[in-house]
Amino acid sequence: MSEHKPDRGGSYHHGDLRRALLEATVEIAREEGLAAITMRSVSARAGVSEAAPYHHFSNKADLLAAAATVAFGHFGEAIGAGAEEARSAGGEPILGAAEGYVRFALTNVGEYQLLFGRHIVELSLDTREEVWAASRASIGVAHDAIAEALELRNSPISTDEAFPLLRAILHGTVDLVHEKELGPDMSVDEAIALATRTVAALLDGLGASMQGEKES
Amino acid sequence: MSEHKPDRGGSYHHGDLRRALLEATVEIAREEGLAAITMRSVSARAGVSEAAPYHHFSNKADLLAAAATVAFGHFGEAIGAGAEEARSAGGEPILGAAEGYVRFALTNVGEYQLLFGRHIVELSLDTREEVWAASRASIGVAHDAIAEALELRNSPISTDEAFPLLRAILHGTVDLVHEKELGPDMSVDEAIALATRTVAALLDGLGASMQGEKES
DNA sequence: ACACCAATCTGAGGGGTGTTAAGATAATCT
DNA sequence: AGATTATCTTAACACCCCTCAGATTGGTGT
Repeated sequence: MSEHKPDRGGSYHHGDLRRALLEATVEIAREEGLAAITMRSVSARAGVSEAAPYHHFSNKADLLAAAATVAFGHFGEAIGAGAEEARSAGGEPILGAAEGYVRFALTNVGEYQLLFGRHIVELSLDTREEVWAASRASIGVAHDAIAEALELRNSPISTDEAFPLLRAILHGTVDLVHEKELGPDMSVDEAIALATRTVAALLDGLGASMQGEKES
Repeated sequence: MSEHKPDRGGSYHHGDLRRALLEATVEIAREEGLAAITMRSVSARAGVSEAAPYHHFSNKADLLAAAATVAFGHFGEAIGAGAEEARSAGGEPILGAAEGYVRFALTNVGEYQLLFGRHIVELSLDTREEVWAASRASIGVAHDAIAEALELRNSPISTDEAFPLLRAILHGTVDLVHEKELGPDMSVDEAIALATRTVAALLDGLGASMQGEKES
């Protein structure tokens, strides 16, 4: 448990408010969801007034973006851990990475929303670029796993080409489960099974049948 | 151009306000995006006060849900038209359906957000069931196309199993493009090419390699 | 034809949101 | 120490969803 106590000993200045605000934002996302993130709720958790954050972030979107770069760290760790776990268990790393991706997204719904929510698209260009870099860095841990999987299947396409395909599958599966579009009672394990099966089938398809029709 | 004029000739009662509100909601989604839909903007476009909608919808979520069922009609038509177009051009209907899906989602961003936005998940259960039925009906036009594609590839899995896989690919691709996660300048045609290639590869994978490992 | 009722719409307002402005306080620099 | 700068607070604005009492109208029964 971290100590996000409002009492900072009567000191008017906080000392490390920027970090405290980021932690508060990620915590609220994790505990209560993206919609519960309010300038008031974040400020209250950090123990300051609701106008204080504006001395560290220009607006709410900026705060969310900075919090997203933090959360991307957690996300990348989950993916990397999944890949490592699969490798040491004799399985395919890419499938472990997929499992890590889906498990993180379904057990930390609010944090995942913080990463890929609608708010990111409305950022100023340089801020967006910053988030984009964090995204690449976190998801990029699966890069080697993809390359390995493609090589195993003699696939003619490059890792960079396969990357968005796999991202689309995982993001799509997660989002549909979040929105309960695949039924109101799908479990985490079922979603993982669905996602890994889809990834495996796609990889097989990329290796087996695209031979020779690459130039179509 | 439809005539959404505020002047209703001095009549205190509107006469067909419910329909007018739904049309206004879908229009605003199309023209200005999901975020621009407020009770005030919708009411203003229909030419009534901002409290009037509450005599026809219990709250904003209810209004959005009803508008979504309308928009799902447009969506289903786009998918069906894509499938038919591909069939009459000698191509695979499922790939045409995928193209129709992606083209609709990328040219009518606001309307697509209205269909799959975060707000749908917070509906009351029966209302959600209603939207779900509209969703099934609209996307279901691709059912036969999927069955046909699976048969062509001697795939051992059923259409109902393949359905969520394909949905995940299309929804994921669209969402990543909307959020510019795949680069800030991806064109509609590039996105369509990406999606159809992924669908084709997955179908090949489902047919070619899942033979015999169905029971794993 | 008339009176009544129920449905519909308005205007005002309560509680919430993000954001800004002016002033109070503390840390830092010269 | 004195002045400057950074930080935080209080108050307020504009917009948001939603509710409620009252005004207006269409329909129904007699």
